[in-house]
Order: sequence, then structure tokens, then C-alpha cells
Amino acid sequence: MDNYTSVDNVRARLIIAGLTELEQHGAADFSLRRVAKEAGVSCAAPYRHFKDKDDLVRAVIEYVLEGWTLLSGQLVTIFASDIRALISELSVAGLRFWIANGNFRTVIMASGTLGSGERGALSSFDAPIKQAVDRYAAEGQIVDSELLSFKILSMLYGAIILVDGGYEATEHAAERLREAIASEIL
Amino acid sequence: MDNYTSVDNVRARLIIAGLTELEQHGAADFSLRRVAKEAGVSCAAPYRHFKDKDDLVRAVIEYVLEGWTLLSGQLVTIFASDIRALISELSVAGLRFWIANGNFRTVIMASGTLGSGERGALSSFDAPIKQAVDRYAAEGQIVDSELLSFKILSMLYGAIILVDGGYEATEHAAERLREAIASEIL
DNA sequence: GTAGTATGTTAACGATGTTAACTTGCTTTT
DNA sequence: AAAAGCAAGTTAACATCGTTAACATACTAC
Repeated sequence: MDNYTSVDNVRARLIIAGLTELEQHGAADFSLRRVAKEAGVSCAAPYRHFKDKDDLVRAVIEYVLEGWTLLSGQLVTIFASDIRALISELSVAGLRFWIANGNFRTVIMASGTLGSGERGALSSFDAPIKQAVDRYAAEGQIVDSELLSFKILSMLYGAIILVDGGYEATEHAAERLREAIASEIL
Repeated sequence: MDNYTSVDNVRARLIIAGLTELEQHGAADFSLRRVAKEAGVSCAAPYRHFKDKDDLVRAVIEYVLEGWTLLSGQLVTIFASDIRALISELSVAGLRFWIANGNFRTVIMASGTLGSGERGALSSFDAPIKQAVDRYAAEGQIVDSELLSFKILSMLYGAIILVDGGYEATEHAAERLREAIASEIL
């Protein structure tokens, strides 16, 4: 019989408990003990599955990023025939993704919080976009691929901060981002 | 005789102690007790000057931002006759400012950490740039001022994240930012 | 069956943010 | 000048936190 359902049951529960903890209390007030209680285990149990608190948080982020990998993969498929649309849609979707996953960006973008893994997380996020830009450049368009990547990625991350800071509403920023990118890859 | 030197001596000491604390331990490990000890007072003394820990951190950030206000003010004066150069120099200086003040951007850009004041801090940072762009638009250039502000500010903030995340070296990013902005306001 | 390992428990430690109760010294009022 | 009031420091205590150590228990392998 398969034992897949019971494999690492507690670990999985800890991760999704950590996810709601992150959503509700943010990165600053993230309490490992609360997560353990929420998962129905003792306060020391997490240490059987994770090195320390940051390790759990890292796992939660990894879990969340799987959603992005899935989503971006679908976009790549859908817009396979129109690279410019792909770049645009990936960026706007990326913006919405970060805004929807409110507190995660705080953790990922704050360098101190996670050891040296944060670029790993970030790069696994912007890889699809960078890849699409490279493909755009490779398809004969005369562009400085590196500069274009920088422009688009920085605008994307910057838009997140602007929205987060209350400078603009999400949808407004999404539209602006779409415009800005369109003007770059016309 | 002037009693300026002794006015709020402890409060001032707490702020600069908080500043070095933020530099050395980051926002996540910021310890109020350590700050108090560093300032030579008891662990409860800060509560005579600040509502709570976050209030102290806010004060530290305000203090740091005074440096930017000063710097940006000088740039505005220096490049008064060349708005395009002003926009460019303000942006690059802004990037360098955040990178130099490593741990502060973590605090300011993480929404959860500071109550609702974070946009206040951010807006007092990007106000000079927004202002310069508006002036650029007002001087007869046919541009969508709002869109241009969005582009430049988002690229600026995004560049900070990219540098912070290890995507690019500071000077490299500064050069790219300069290029990107130049291509927008030619 | 017995040894070993994986995974849970409870109990404890030190550090932290915060508050309450108190002292102390200066300023103002009478 | 004496008293009242207040600003600003102290110490002591509390709950919570991350983390570790010591112990228990069940599954797995030889």
C-alpha cells in the first residue's frame, strides 16, 4: 500500500501552518511556537524537520514559489507564439503574484532575514522573465538583452514596492507596468 | 547659557545607538535592550521617549532620511540648469544612498515592520525625484509625467532590490540605471 | 528479538518587549 | 521658602520567544 499520504505529515502541516502564520503576522512577528501549536505539535517538534526558524520560513517560501513556477509555466505555454505578449504578461502576473502574497515579499526581499538563499528564491522567480527577454533578443531584435532585462526586472520589483508603499493601486500599477514594458519592446 | 547640549541628551543617544544597532544587527535582530545598554541607560528608559520599539526605529529612519534630504537638496541646486542631468543624478544618488545604508531599506520597504508611516518615509525619499520629473514635463517636454515618474521610481526601487539580491553589483546597476533613464528622457 | 534510528514529548535556559511601582530632581505655585 | 507637580530615570516582574537537552516511543533492519 502506498504510504505517501503519511509521509512527513507533520512537516507538511508545519509548512502550511507557517504559511498562514506569515500571512497573518508577517515576517517580523513570525512565531515558531505558534506555528507548532497551529500544526498540533509541541513547540520543539519543528526542530526535527527544520534546522531553525529561518529554515522553516525558507521552506514556506519555497512552497509558495512553486505556485509561481506553475503559473509562469502556463503563461510561457499560452503565449509561446508571441514573445512580446509573454514578457508583458509574465511581468504583470509577477506583480499581481507578489501583491497577492503580501507578506512573502517582505521576507524574500529583506536580505538579512534569510541567510544567503534569498537570491536563490528571487532568481527562481525572475528566471522565466529573464529567459523570455533573452529569447526576444535572440529572435533577431536588435536590443541590449542585458539592459532590457535590467529595465523590466527593476520596473517589476520597483512597481511592487510602489504598490506596497501605497504610491499606487495594484491595478493602476499593473496597467502602468504594461504600458512601460510595451514601450520598451515595440 | 545655552542648554542646547543637554536637551534630550538621552533621546539623541538612543537614536544614534539605534542607528548602529540597525547597521550591525539588521531590522530582524534589532534589540531595544541592547540599544538602551549601548546608550548607557536602563532597558526601560527608552519608553520615556518612544512609545515602543517600532517608534524608536521610526525615529532612527527619520534621522537617516535627513541625510538624503540634505544630499538631494544639494543635487537640486547643483543641477538646477539641467533637469535631465538632475533626474539622472538624483536617481543614481538615491540608489547609492540605499545601498550604503544597507539595513534601512529593509525596514522601510517592509510594510509590516512600521505601522502606516512607511509611505511617509518612502515619499519623503522619492519626492525630489518626482518633483524633478514634474518640472521636466512642465518645461514643455511632451511626456506623460505620471508614467515617467512611475518608470523612473520603479526602476530605482527595483534596482535597489536587484543589487540587494545579488543580481548585479552596485556600480554596474548604477550605470545601467543611468543608461535606462537617459533613454527615457532624451 | 534486539539494536538503532526517526520523531515526538516535556522541561529548562537566556534574551526580548513591555509594564508597574518606585525614586529623584527640577519647576512652578502659593 | 515650602509644597505640589511633573519629567525622566531606576529596578523588578511578566509573558513570550528561539533553542537545546534529556527522555519516550514506535517503526525498521539485521
